[in-house]
Amino acid sequence: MAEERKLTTRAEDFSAWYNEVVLRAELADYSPVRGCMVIRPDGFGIWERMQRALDDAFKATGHRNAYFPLFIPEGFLHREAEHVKGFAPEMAVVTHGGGKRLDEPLVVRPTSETIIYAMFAKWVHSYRDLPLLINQWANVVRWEMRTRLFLRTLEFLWQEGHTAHVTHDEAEAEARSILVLYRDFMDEWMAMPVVTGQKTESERFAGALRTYSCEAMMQDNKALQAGTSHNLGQNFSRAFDLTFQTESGGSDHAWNTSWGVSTRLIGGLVMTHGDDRGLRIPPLLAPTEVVIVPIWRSDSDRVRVLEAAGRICQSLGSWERREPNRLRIHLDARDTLKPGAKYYEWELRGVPIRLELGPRDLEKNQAVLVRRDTGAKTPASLDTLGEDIEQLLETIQGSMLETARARREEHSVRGAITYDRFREIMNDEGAFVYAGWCGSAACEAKIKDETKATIRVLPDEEFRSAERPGRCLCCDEVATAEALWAKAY
RNA sequence: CGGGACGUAGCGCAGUCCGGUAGCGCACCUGAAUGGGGUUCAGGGGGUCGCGGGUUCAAAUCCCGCCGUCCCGACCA
Repeated sequence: MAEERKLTTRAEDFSAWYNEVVLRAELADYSPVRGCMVIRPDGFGIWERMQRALDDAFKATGHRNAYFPLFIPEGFLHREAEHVKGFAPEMAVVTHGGGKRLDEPLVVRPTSETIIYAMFAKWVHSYRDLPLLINQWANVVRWEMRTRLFLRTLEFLWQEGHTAHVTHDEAEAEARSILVLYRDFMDEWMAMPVVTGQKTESERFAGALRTYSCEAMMQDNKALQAGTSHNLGQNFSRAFDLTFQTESGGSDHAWNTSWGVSTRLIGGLVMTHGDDRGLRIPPLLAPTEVVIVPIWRSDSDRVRVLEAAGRICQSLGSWERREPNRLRIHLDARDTLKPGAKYYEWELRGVPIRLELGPRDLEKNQAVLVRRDTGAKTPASLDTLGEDIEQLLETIQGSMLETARARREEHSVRGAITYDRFREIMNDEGAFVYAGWCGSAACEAKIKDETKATIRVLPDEEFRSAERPGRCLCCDEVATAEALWAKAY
C-alpha cells in the first residue's frame, strides 16, 4: 500500500517524476485549454518571492517598472525583419473585436520589444533622456507545439527589461550587468548554479546583435536556459525611429537591450533540487520556511503541545532580527492526520525545516529540527530556537547550492575530447561538455543532428577549461572558440 | 504535420481479446478508537464507460466516423 504512494523515482523516468512532483506538490495544474497552465498558490508563492528579489535588484540598479499593452498591431512585428521571422510561427493573432473583423489584426505579445520601442521613440528626444531603464512584469503568449508545465506553456509570466542607451558600449555593459544580476540571483536565491555565456548566431534572439544566457544543469544532465539578456544594437531603434539629439547636436539611433526570466525558473528549481521524496525548496524562496508538526498522545498532551507550538509561532514569527519580514512558519495542527503522514506531505512540498514538538521535547525544553535537504535531525533548545533556525536555514541554503554545483561539475567534461567519445557521452548519461568549435554553423547543425546535443553558449572565461582545446569537436579544424555542448530543454 | 499509445468516479487503473447487473486502490463524507515516520475498524456518497452512428434480445466490450490527451520527431524561454 505504501508502495503505491511512492513517487516515480528520478532515475526511472525524469519526465514522469517531474510531472508527478509538480502536480502532487500542487505547484500547478493543467488548464482546460491545452498547453496553458494554472499556477496554484504553492507555486505562485515561490514566484512571488522570486519577483520580490528580482524587483528589488532591478530597482537598486536604477530600473523602473511600467506596463505596456497585451495587444500589438501586427505591422509592428514586421518592422524588424529578423524579429518577425523568429516569432511569426508562434504568434497568437486576434482578428475580431466587438463582433467585427479588425482592419489590422492584433498580435498577442510574444515579447514586447516592438510596442515598447514604439513608445520609447515618443519619450526620447535628447541624450539627456538616456539611459531609459524600464522593466515590465507581464504575461506573454507563444504558440508552442509541445508544452510542459512551467518549462514551456502557451502563456507564461515573466519579467522583461527594456533599455535605451547613447552608445553601443553602454548598452553592452547593461546587457552584461543584467546577466550577472541573473546569475547572482540564481546562485544565491535559487541555489541553482548557472554557466553564463554568449549564444551562437543560430541561437541568438530574433533581432539581436548578441544574446547572453544563463544555463543551468538539470538532474537528467540536460541544460535549461534560465535567463537571457540581449544587446539589440540599433536594430529596433531603426525600425521604430528611436532617435535622439546627441551632445554635439547631431542625431543618432539609440542602443537597446532587453532581458527576461520567466516562471520557467520554477521548473528549473524543481528539476535542480527535487528528490525522490518530492520538492526541495531553498529557504530564501520557500513560501514556508518552517513547519511545526506537533505530536501528542493524550488530550492533555495535545493542549500542552499546541500551546507551546503556538508560543513558538508567535515569538519566532515576530523574532526581532527578522522584522519586518517574519520567519515564515506554519503550525500544522490538523488532528485528522498522524504525524508521519504530515511528514510525508511537507517533504513532498519541500518545506526546508520541519520542527517536531512533542511531550518528551517539552520536558527537555527542546524541539527537534529536521532538515529537508539532508534529513538530518538535531535537537534545539527552546531558548535559542530563533537563532538556531536562522543558522540552519543559512546552512541549508548554502549546502543546496554546493550540492547542485558539485553535481554539475561531476557531470561536466572539460578539455580535449574525440567526437566518438562525445557522442558516447551524449547518448549515455548526458553532460555539460566544454569543447572546441570551429565557428561554423554547419558543424553546429551536424552535431545537433547526430547527437541531439546543441551548443548552449560560448561560456564566459571563468567557466572555460584550463587547457583550451585546439581543434573543433566536429570537423577537427582549428577551433576558434570553446563552446558548452549539452542536450537541452 | 509524420510515428506510437491511450480515453471507464476527483486521481491512478482493471474489465475490452471471448457482448450478459460498472468494479478496485487512493481521495472524499459519518462514527469510534489511534497518534515520535504514510493508523485501524465499521458504515456511506459519487460514473450519460470521450462523442456520434451502426450490428445485436442485449454494447465499456464488436464495426464505422469524429473529438481529445499523452509520448517520440520538426519548433522553442
